[in-house]
Amino acid sequence: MPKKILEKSSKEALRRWRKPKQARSLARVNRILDVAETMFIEQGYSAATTKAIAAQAEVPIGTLYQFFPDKAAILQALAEQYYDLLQAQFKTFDSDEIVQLPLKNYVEQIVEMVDQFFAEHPGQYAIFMEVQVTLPEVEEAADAELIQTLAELLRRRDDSLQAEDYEAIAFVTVKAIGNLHWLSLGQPPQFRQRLLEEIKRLTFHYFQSYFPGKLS
Amino acid sequence: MPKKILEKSSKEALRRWRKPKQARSLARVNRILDVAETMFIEQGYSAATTKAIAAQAEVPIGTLYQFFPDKAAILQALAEQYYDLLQAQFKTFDSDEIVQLPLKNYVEQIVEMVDQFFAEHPGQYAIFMEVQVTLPEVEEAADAELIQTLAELLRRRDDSLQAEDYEAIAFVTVKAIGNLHWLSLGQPPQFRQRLLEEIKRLTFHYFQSYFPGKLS
Amino acid sequence: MPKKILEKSSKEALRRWRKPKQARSLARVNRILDVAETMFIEQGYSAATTKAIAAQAEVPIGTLYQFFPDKAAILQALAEQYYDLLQAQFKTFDSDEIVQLPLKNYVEQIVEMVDQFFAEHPGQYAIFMEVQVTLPEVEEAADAELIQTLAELLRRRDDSLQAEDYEAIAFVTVKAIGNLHWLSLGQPPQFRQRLLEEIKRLTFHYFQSYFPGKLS
Amino acid sequence: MPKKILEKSSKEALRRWRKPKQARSLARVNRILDVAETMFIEQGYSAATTKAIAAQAEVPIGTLYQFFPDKAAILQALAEQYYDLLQAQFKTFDSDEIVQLPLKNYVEQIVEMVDQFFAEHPGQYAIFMEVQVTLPEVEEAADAELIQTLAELLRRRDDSLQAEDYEAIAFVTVKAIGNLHWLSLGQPPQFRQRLLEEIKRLTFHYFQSYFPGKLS
DNA sequence: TATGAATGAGACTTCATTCAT
DNA sequence: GATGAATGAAGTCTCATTCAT
Repeated sequence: MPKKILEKSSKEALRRWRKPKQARSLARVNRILDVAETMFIEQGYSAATTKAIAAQAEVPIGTLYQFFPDKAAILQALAEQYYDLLQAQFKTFDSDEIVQLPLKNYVEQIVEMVDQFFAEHPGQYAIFMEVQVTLPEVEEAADAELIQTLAELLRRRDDSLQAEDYEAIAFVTVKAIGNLHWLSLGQPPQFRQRLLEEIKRLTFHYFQSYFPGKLS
Repeated sequence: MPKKILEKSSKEALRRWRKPKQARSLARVNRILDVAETMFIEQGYSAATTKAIAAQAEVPIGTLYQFFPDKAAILQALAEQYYDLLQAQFKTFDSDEIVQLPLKNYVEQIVEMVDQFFAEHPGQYAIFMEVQVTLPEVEEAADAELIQTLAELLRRRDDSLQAEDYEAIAFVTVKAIGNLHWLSLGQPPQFRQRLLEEIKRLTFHYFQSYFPGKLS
Repeated sequence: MPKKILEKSSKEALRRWRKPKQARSLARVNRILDVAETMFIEQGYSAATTKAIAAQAEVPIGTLYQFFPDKAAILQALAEQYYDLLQAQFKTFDSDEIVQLPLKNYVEQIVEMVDQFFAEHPGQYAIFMEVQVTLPEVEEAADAELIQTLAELLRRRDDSLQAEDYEAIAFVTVKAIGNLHWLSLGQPPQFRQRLLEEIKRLTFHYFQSYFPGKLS
Repeated sequence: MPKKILEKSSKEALRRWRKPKQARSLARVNRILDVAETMFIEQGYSAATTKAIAAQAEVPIGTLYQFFPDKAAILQALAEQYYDLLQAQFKTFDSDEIVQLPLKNYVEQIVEMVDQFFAEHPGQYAIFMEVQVTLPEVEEAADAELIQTLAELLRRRDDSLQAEDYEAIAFVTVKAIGNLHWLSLGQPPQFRQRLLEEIKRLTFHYFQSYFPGKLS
């Protein structure tokens, strides 16, 4: 399927940082990313300086710039990491067992998986937000991949629709539901729980309108 | 209702810029806002300098700082303008005529109203995005107002639910559906149209799950 | 004569620095230029840093950048100053008295004037050299002006030649003879004196070949 | 003649790069020089980085530094190559046949030889200019050699003058006439041709003033 | 009240050169 | 000898904001 390959390469074509192979360098790059993540979250992207990141990571500034051509590339690397992780999570739904679940359970599982992902990576919100403003093309490419994957999953459940339908459904689900998940992170626990239920409800009824046969 | 007043004042308490009364000053402030809007959209918030905004608006930089305490206040003023406009649009749905429409039509009308609003104010996406990152508390306050208004509207259609239900529904609708609207702006016309249909579908089935009595 | 006007404006169009009107600012700009001149001569253009120039001139770096958009603009301002001075010197030859001198004396006077100019502004060599490498278009425009002026002077002595002849002669004189003058600056005094005589000889015989009537 | 030997060794004493003997290394050094030449001309000396030169020449940066102790040494090697070539051209004039030509033809031949040399090595202007600023001692040594050679040639035509006269004449000729040749390169073809005639005229009348016996 | 010149900390980034492998 | 990752001082320039006039 050329499309999928295309999407993938489009995302990879955007990559602007070098992942080193030697152990020592890899550790350094990881240290830079860890420090940058913390700083971006705590003080915001523009308040975090490359100098401070390098200092905190105990890496000479020149070394930082050997792996990342500019500050934005650090943000990008961070975003890519997360997107890859989320993408991997979605891929785990590609099993017969899950595909055969009743729609209601299916939706619940997906929503809870995403929720857990966000819960495990707090502060990612800040990073995604910043990426949206600073590197919209990176977000675009990553979302496109996620949308493709979800479209594929839905088709596996029920392939009675047109290709474009799957894409539209997946687009709406990834974008709107994703947005709600992010937002839920900033809410007080009780409302956050309620929001989770709403997300499930929203998604379930939306899916059900397309796949009426599968009862909840 | 103390709550409403509180919300309102919370938003007003955040206002950090002065709306002048003299005609000349008012014209200057408007010129600043117009120029700033264009620049924020075209070059991004941080690339637009206060000096450049003042110069283009043909206003001395010192004067700019007499109305806006800092750069963020300009962004804030812009965001408030838009939120007030959107809020006013929502208020127009507070008529018996509209409240009595079948749910399907009701949803269609709301969605189309919002769509038209975004279509008429392109580039606002960039501003809302930036506000979310730079002035989250402003966005929070403004959204809270919008959510209150929508919750009120829904209660007028059917007041069988709990107060907290209305709030949750309105929250989800404003946030997720708002997000989809923004995103639709950047899409090619055909997909944009399809997206509009999806928004209607998503919203309708979500509302219907709460208000089953009202048939489409 | 449109050409002259064109040349002039072409040079002015290149000006990239602001000459302030207030006394205090003017003094600051002059201090910057003085310091920069010394540093460019003593350590070379690229070794002289804007930070050091500002510090030595006791001016905040930001102030320096308010008058000069970048480092090259300082070099340019310095070069323009010198070119204007040299140009003014040439203009002093535009008198009946001088025009009527025998060719030999005429050449002597011009060569000595230029020599004196260079002697009074040592270190300018370094600046002209650097301009030639860094801002060739500035040197071009300035030389063009000088060439025009000299062509005019020669025509006043004897207008029997074609316009293009005057231009060619003036070009050769300004460029080659100018070059020799610069070079003479770096020579030991005795050889420098000899060189001066050679410049006169070279120029005289060259001019004489075009204006044979005027005896030496 | 000890003087000549001294000059020669002074130039060689300045040489700071190693010409390898092995074929592979020689090829690499040549590739470095070719690439550096192009880059120096196209982007200027300081904009061309050693890393970029090495990369383009497909030579590891460490290897580059094995042949050239620093960046300036590459510029120097390039300049030396050219100077050697030009020097060799001058040496071809050391034949009885040429020495016996009438002065006018003699000058014409020299000027045309130099012109051809510059025409065949465009972009050398940029390199000579840069050498003058960055490595004045190298230029000095090379020019001294050229001047010696020309002085020698002139003495062979007519040895009635003092040693110091030959030196002065050769100095003027090499420097001023050389400068005009460089400048002619950047001119439009027609004016360039005219300039060539002017160079001949300038040189011829200058020489003639010293050697009146030899008729044109 | 209106102005805009002045400020200066600090941002990002570069690059010649070294030296451990 | 060959390699190229690592270094870090130092460079140029920006810009929100102030405050004397």
